Amino acid sequence: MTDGRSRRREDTRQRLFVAAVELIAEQGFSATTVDDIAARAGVAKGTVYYNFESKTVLFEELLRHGIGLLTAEFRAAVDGLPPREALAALVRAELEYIRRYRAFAQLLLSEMWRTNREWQQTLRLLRGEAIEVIAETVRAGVDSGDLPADLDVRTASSALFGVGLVVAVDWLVFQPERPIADVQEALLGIVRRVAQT
Amino acid sequence: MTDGRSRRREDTRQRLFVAAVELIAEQGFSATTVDDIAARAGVAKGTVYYNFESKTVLFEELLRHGIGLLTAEFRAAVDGLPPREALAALVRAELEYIRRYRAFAQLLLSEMWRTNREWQQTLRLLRGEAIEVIAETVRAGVDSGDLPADLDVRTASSALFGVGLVVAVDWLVFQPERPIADVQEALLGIVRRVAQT
DNA sequence: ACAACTAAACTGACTGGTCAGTACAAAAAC
DNA sequence: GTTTTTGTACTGACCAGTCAGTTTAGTTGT
Repeated sequence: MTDGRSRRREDTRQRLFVAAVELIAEQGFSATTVDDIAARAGVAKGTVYYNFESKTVLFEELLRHGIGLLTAEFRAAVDGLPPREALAALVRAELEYIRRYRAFAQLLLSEMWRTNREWQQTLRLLRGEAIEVIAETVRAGVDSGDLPADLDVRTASSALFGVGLVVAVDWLVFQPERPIADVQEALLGIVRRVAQT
Repeated sequence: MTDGRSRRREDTRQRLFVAAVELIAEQGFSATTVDDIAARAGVAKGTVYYNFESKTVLFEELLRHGIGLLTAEFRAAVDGLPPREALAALVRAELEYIRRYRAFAQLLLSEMWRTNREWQQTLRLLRGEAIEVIAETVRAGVDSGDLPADLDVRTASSALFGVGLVVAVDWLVFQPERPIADVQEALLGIVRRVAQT
C-alpha cells in the first residue's frame, strides 16, 4: 500500500510542479525551458519526460492540480452558509489561497486571458468550474432576495473571481511590504457595499 | 517638414506595432517570432531590424507608445472636473481605451504582473505614470472630502486601474457578444458605491 | 539474514528543428 | 542620389523531446 516507489515518484512530480509554477509565474510558459524546470527541481531532464508526456501536459496537469485545489477550498468555504456570509467567505478563501499559492496565482493572472495557446481550452474549462461555485452562491442570494435582484449572476461571478485575483496579485507584486489582511479588509468592504440590496 | 520618407517610415513602424500587439496578445512575447510579426505586417524581416534595434526594443517602444496614449487620455478625461466626476470619467476613459485597443489591453493584462523579464523595469515605470493620473484625482477627492477619508490613495488607484483592466478584458475574452456599455455601467455602479462618503 | 533478480525511476548526452539576428545586392520610393 | 524596403541566404545559440544506459527499491529464493 505505502509503496516507497510511488511515494518517491509522487515526490518528484510535486517538486517538478513547484519548480514549474515558480518559473512560469516569473517568465511565462514559453520563456521557461524544460531544462530550467529540471534544474530547479534538482532532477535530470529525462525525469521530467519520465513523469510527464510533454512540457504542455506538465503545465496542463499543473493547472488542473492548482485550480482543483482552489475549487475545493471554495466549496468548503461556502458550505452551509447563508448567501451574504458565503460571499464574504469566498473572498476570504480566495485571498487565503492566493497568499498560500502566490506563484500559482500570478501564473493564473498572466495566462488566464490568453487566446491561441494549446492549453487554453483546459484553462477555460477549469476556470468555469471555479466560477461555478461562486455563481451558485450568487444565484442563491439573488433568488432569496439577499442580494440585489438586478445583479447579473454570470457577470458578477466572473468579476468577483477576476477582481480578487488582480487586486491580490497586484498587491503582492507591487506592494509586498503590506500585509495581505489589508487587501482582504478592502475587498470585503467593496463586496459588502456592492452586495447591498 | 512633412517629409514623405519619414511619413512612410512611420507608417511601417505603425504596421509593425499593430502586428506585434495582436500576436503578442494572443501568444505572449516569447512565443511570438520576428518572422511572424514581419509576415503579419506584410513586410520583410530585414525591415523590422531596419526600424527597430531588436525584438525586445520593439516591444518596449510598443509599451511606451500604448501606455503613453492611455496616460494622455486619462489626463484629457479628468481635465477640470471635480473629483467624483473625474473618477467616473477615468473609468469611462479606461474602458473606451480598452475597447479601441483591445489587443493592447489583453497584452498589458498578461505581461503586467510578470517578474524577471528584461522589459519589466520599463513596464513598471510606465504603469506608474498611468496610475499617477488616477492617484492625483483620488488624492484631490480625499483632501476635499468628496471621497472617503480612510481611502488609501495608492492602493485605491492601482486597484481601480487593475480592476478596470481585468473586468473589461474578461468580458472581451469570455463574453464578447455583450456590449461594452454594460461593463461600463456595472463598473461605474461599483465605483460610485465604493466612493460613497 | 542476505544475495540474486526485476522492474520502476532516473540520468545526461545527443538530435533535429526553430529562431533572433546578420549580410548584402538589388529594387522601389521619394 | 539618398533613404527605405525587399528577398534570400546564412550563422550560431537554444531548446523540446529521445533513448541507451545506470541506479534504486522492493521481491524472491535460500
